[in-house]
Amino acid sequence: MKIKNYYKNLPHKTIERLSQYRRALMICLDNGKTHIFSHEIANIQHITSVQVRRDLMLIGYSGTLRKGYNIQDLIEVISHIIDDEEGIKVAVVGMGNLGRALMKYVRGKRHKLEVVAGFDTNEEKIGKEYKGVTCYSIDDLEKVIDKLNIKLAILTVPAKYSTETAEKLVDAGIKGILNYTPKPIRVPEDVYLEEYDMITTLEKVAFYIKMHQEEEGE
Amino acid sequence: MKIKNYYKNLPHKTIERLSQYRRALMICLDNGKTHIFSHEIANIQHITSVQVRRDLMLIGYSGTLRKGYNIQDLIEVISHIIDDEEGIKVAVVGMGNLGRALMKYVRGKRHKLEVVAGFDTNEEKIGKEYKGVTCYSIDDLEKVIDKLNIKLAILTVPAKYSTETAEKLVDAGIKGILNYTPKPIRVPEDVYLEEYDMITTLEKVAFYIKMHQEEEGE
DNA sequence: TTTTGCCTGTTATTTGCTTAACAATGTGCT
DNA sequence: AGCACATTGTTAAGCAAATAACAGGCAAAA
Ligand SMILES: NC(=O)c1ccc[n+]([C@@H]2O[C@H](COP(=O)([O-])OP(=O)(O)OC[C@H]3O[C@@H](n4cnc5c(N)ncnc54)[C@H](O)[C@@H]3O)[C@@H](O)[C@H]2O)c1
Ligand SMILES: NC(=O)c1ccc[n+]([C@@H]2O[C@H](COP(=O)([O-])OP(=O)(O)OC[C@H]3O[C@@H](n4cnc5c(N)ncnc54)[C@H](O)[C@@H]3O)[C@@H](O)[C@H]2O)c1
Repeated sequence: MKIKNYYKNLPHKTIERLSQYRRALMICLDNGKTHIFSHEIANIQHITSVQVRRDLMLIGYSGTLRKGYNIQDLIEVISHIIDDEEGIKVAVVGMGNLGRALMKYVRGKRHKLEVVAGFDTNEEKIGKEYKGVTCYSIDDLEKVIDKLNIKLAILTVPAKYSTETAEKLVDAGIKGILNYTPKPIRVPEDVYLEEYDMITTLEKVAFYIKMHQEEEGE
Repeated sequence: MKIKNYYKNLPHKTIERLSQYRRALMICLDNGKTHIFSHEIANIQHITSVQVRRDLMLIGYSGTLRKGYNIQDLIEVISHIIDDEEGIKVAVVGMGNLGRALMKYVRGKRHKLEVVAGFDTNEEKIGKEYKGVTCYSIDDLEKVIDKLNIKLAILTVPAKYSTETAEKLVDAGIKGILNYTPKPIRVPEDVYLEEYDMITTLEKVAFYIKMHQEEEGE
């Protein structure tokens, strides 16, 4: 198959935007719209129409001249690219404040991304349900991941346990990790890793506020 | 002053890494270390030593040959660059699940970034304290922001209120917004905006899991 | 029918950042 | 003392992504 090789070369940023386009498109569809211009999508996302067209070119989707893109079709094309047919099962590892907020948030949001388990070490949480999802003991990680066919883990344990928990996840056969702890983790090549550090982002915003202040006070 | 012009040209990514270096360095300092090599910092952050040295070159900090960088000094230099001397006051706008988790998390983490207020529309939340921080009515936004000298807002309201709330924040004189809602917002040039969309990130991880699966099943 | 203008799709250029290459230098070892 | 080499600091090359430039074509207006 060459199609998948082709998608493989899509820029990471394009993948991100496709996800965003799709959500915007679904809202438009709900509002009864059937077609949309590149500059309309661009407006919603606050980017340029060139970028939208370029992204759509990369995935090989063509619109109609002077009519724009067929929303329904485009949603399907994007879904075919980014969604797994059978869906990807997700686990939240560390059912603390952030983990629970995320679980509640993700539940039912995207039907191809289903949160099917939580994990924790706290005895009081183990065995309980949260938003209809069972919280398992971290000791049963491998067993549960295997049984429920979980591929993706959202990591929200305290930072000092990041490394060891990541190792457990890898050993249990997880294929992708979204790490929300501020401690960077390391995974083998065949596991996809995405990290997000909130404090860094906050400090960055603060830096640019400061920068701008100093500029003004010149 | 040319120093600030100089910092202004630091790559965004370098700013992010400086924040991360500093946190790693503070842990090292606590452990009694006084000096550190570029490759040690690199190991902690899972990047290359070249990148670390390049970043430090950009901020004009010099280490000692065969001895590495003085941790205490480096922390101070980084702090001088990224911290505002007087500190930046932060508000959490939308005291829901995410907002409360964030408030609890950020409180006391960085003493130059202080969360001093929450805002909500829910009558039951208004006037209450959470982790020692008062939740105000969104109607008092301008008044409170002015009085408490709040510069940075973390936006965690429901997506459908993103746009109008962002406008209120701008009107109230906020200087930087960290938008955690999935709906992009627009701000004037003099307000710094950083957006993070969780669902996009999740879908991206899922995409690369799928990609890798298909590659294997070739 | 011709022309104007709008919108798509592609190729070229520029920009920002990372990685590689290497020059410089002082420390410890012999 | 002199040599080997670990480590820093700088310059150059390479990459990925964004932006700009423009070619193409149809629909509606004239
Ligand atoms: N709360 C936030 O808004 C926020 C924001 C950004 C990042 N983070 C990061 O997310 C992580 C969690 O934050 P939180 O505020 O939810 O903390 P929390 O203390 O509320 O939650 C941590 C949870 O992990 C569980 N846990 C502890 N050790 C574990 C282990 N070895 N295996 C599995 N579970 C374990 C705890 O029982 C608890 O339920 C931290 O690393 C934090 O730095 C939090
Ligand atoms: N929960 C998560 O883990 C998560 C993750 C990523 C993004 N988000 C986004 O963050 C936002 C909040 O998510 P949540 O789960 O905390 O939702 P939530 O419903 O728990 O919280 C929303 C809060 O905002 C308040 N609110 C409503 N309208 C308001 C207004 N006009 N001004 C001020 N406050 C108002 C509500 O009273 C409520 O307290 C949403 O946009 C969501 O998409 C949430």
